[in-house]
This record gives sequence, structure tokens and C-alpha cells, in this order.
Amino acid sequence: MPELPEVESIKIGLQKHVVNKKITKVFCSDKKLRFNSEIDLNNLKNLEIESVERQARYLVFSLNKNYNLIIHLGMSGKIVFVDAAKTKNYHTQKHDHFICKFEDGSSLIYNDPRRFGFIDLISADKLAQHKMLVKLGVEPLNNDFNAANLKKKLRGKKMNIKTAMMDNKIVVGVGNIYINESLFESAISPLRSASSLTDSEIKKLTLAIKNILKKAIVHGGSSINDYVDANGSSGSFQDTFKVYGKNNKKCLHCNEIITKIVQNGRSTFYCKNCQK
DNA sequence: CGCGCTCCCTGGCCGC
DNA sequence: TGCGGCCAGGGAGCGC
Repeated sequence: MPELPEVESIKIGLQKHVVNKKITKVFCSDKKLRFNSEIDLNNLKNLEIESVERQARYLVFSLNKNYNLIIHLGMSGKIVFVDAAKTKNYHTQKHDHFICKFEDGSSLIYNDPRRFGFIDLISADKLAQHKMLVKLGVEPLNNDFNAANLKKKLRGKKMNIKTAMMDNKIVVGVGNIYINESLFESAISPLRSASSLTDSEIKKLTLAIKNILKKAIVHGGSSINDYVDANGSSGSFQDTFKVYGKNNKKCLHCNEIITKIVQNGRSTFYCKNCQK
């Protein structure tokens, strides 16, 4: 479920709940996630969480004794914080792959049916060079994601603009939903080659991405609170989608029927009339 | 090197 | 009710 706005909201939820907590017990399922942790996760026992940050779609926990824990949710991962009272009666569910219990009796549960995510405990001095982090491009909400820098990245790129913007080396965290929505907002066809965008289109696209991600963080925030606190029921943010999943529905701007195609193996939704 | 395709995995949904 | 096929919000790795 997570794109950047969800991971950002989960991070905020985790900051409220797990910072300064000491881990007293660790459970790992026998199922392998995308890859196994470099350091045995049982080493988390007796460590204390000092901070939680987000890089791209990765959650990065800092722990004492110079450890970092990286969690990625893949396509289907969920993180649920369970308070002490509920932890007492908690029964491990299918696809719970990692649970850590804290000194105060509460716990954190990672559940991932498809297991495209991972959990990696590493020493802090290796964080910047981690294989999943080292090649990442700019954060879309940072100032260095701007028209001038994006123009350089798109120069000479023959691939379509939609696929290009989902490339983490160009900009991180822009997933299939938000690139579809952003291209609609900036009136750019997903079929255009990346290098064909004019300066003004590049500017519109960067602003649309920032705008939509920011709105989603605010809008998704409330549903994400449930997500972190309780059972992860689906939120209401999908109500704001204008093209994603709207194939065969009418475009809100012009009444044209929204088209669905496949690009690079992922579904694309757009309005042929509005997006040129 | 850039780019397109395939795969990792489970579950939900749809049509028969 | 059962089953096969298709689809899913991510990302790496492989050939060409």
C-alpha cells in the first residue's frame, strides 16, 4: 500500500509511539523477505530506538550502540503499533514476519503477505552505502527537486515520461498512483518521451508532484493514523484520485473517457483529451 | 549504457 | 463452490 505519503505518515506515527522505547523481545517468522537482514534481528534485543526517519520509501530507525534498522514495505507491507493492553491478547497473524516487544509491554508488528519488503539491521557507518539507499535520487519534496535539475536528468531520455518519473534514480518515492495523478494535473500525456518535455511542462510537472504528494500526506494522515495504531483499514485518500483506477469513467475536466494502458508493466490512466 | 521485460510472492476479484 | 486467469501501491536483475 505505501507510496511516499503513506510512508511519511507511518513515520510520524512511529515517532509518536516507538521513539525512546527499549526492545526487550524479538520474533521473526521463518519466511524470507526480499532478503535477510545483514545482522541477525535478534540483536535488536536490549537496544533502544532513538529516532525514526524516512528516506524515499524506506523507514530508517536509529538505535543506540550505532545500529540502524531499515524497513521497506514493498507492495503489501504494513506496520502496526499495538499498545500494551492489546499486546497481551495479541495472536500472531498470518504474514506477521517481525514483531518486537518493548519494555513497556507495547509492540511493533510488521506484516507483509507478498514479502517484497525487507528488514535490515546494519551498523550505522554502513547506512549511507546501503545497497538500497546508495543510488537514490532526490526527494520530491526537497528544493533540489526542481525544474532545472529535472531537466538535466531527463535530457536524452527516450523512455516515456511516466516510467522515467518512477525511476528512483531520478526522483524517489513517486509511485504509480501519484505519477498518474501528477501527469493529469500537469496536462502531460504519459506517452510523451521524457526528453520531449518543454521547460514549462517540466516546471508544471515538478510542481504537480510536490502539490499532490503534500496533499496526500495531509489527506492520508488521518487514515494512516489508523494504519499505524490499529488494523490498517483503508483510508479515504483514494476519493481524491482523478485518473488512477478511473478507466471507463468520465474525465472531471472534459467528460472524455479515461483510458487505461500498460507502460513498463504498470497500469497507466490518463485523459487523451486533457493530457497532450 | 539505456531501456524493456521478467521475476519475486500472496491474495482478491472476476468470469466461467 | 471451485478454479483459472488476471491484477495489485515496488524494485532488482537480466539480456539485448
